[in-house]
Amino acid sequence: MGIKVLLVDDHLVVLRGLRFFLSTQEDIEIIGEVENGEAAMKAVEEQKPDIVLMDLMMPVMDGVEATKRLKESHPEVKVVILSSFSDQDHVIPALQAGATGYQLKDVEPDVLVETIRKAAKGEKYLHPKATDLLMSEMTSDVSKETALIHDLTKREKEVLEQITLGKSNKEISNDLYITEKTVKTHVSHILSKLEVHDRTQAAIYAMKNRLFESS
Amino acid sequence: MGIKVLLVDDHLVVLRGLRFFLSTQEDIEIIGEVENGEAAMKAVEEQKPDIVLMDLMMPVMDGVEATKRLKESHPEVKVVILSSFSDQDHVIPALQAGATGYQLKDVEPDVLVETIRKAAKGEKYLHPKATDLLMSEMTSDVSKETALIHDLTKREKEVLEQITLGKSNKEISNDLYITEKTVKTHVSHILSKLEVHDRTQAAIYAMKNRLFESS
DNA sequence: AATAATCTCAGTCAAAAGTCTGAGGAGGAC
DNA sequence: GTCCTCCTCAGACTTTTGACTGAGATTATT
Repeated sequence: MGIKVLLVDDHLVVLRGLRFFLSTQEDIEIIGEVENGEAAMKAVEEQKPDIVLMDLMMPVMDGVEATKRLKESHPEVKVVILSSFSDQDHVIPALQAGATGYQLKDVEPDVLVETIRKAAKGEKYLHPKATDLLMSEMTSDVSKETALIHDLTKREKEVLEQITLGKSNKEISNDLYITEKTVKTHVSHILSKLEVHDRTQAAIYAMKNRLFESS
Repeated sequence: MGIKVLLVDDHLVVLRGLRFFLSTQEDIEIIGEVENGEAAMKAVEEQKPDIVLMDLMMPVMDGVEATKRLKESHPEVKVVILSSFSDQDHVIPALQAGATGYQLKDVEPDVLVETIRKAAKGEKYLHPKATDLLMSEMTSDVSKETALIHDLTKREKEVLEQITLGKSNKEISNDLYITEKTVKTHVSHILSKLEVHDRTQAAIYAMKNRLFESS
């Protein structure tokens, strides 16, 4: 028994093309073709594919949303995203939605087949550009704009960390054994140095730059 | 001219093995072998390889540290990690250090060759297990405690997003064309539903769970 | 010894945030 | 129609936050 694949794409040519070269593979069996995410939900329910090969840009229900819902209702089904160059913005959301693979449409046929085979085994396989984005997402922001934080004194960093834990001034004063007045002074200095207007913005800044363990 | 590769590993057998099957490739040229990170630094300086194929566990200077320093002094040199470990304690630091590829030592020869060729072109290529870790690192916390957010209405989610942008109630009221009173009502409901006490905690919650693009 | 930075605290205020109660209108569900 | 949810807004009120000024104590620097 081969790997049961459901094709999801709103362009007929793409569907035809995929069917054409996927059906030459002995271990792959195309069990259906649908043209949007909503139809994909139904098809998965009825036909129980192993793999859903899905486009991102589609009418009615896009690939990210469809992936998200699919993984909720049928976590065992593996989703492989097959997208075009243009929507790189959707790589991260798609992966977060639970996609097992990510390839671009200019992919070599045998690479796509390989991606499907790996996905069927639960292995992740991404296009280098997708991996690239994933890695830069990981490593960016971390060492980036940490310039302003260097202005903070030791104590101010401690207070900022408390802020990122969601504590109020009173709570901070308790935990650091200082008065609330002093906390306020520190907070004011922090806001000024980080060039933000309130503690929420300070917390956001700290988290985006991953200044502490918690973020 | 082939791809110039420097081998870095403290085990002689590994070096011999790598040289053996990499030298059968016409487009790959082994220009040196060293046995620790420190020696690698010198060798890179002198021999200007395109690729450094590096072990992680080494005496004197380990692979992560060596990668970090290499990318600082010679960012154009691509580092491919060849490790026997696929756990996150090794993979994540190595990638953050700037590795372009990551493969396990049980890799098929032709996959390793492929990894080197892709790395030479600047493309990232990781072992599926490494990709897996990278993704789970990204998506952890994400799909987790998103239960509470489902209680939020459409409008409340919009307001929460504004909060994660660091806006005040007044700014939100301007941008959403509603009164500040209404914003306050929404905020109160948001805090109650998310079971937090103030907007800062709400922002932290939203960012940790990556509820919006910005986070 | 003198300067500068840091940490601490206080008082005063204004502004912002958040709670609570109440309520009208719009739209969907039954 | 009726029920229910959502979005909207208001008034009254308390709490929290943050700005600004001023100042004593400690510590490191020069």
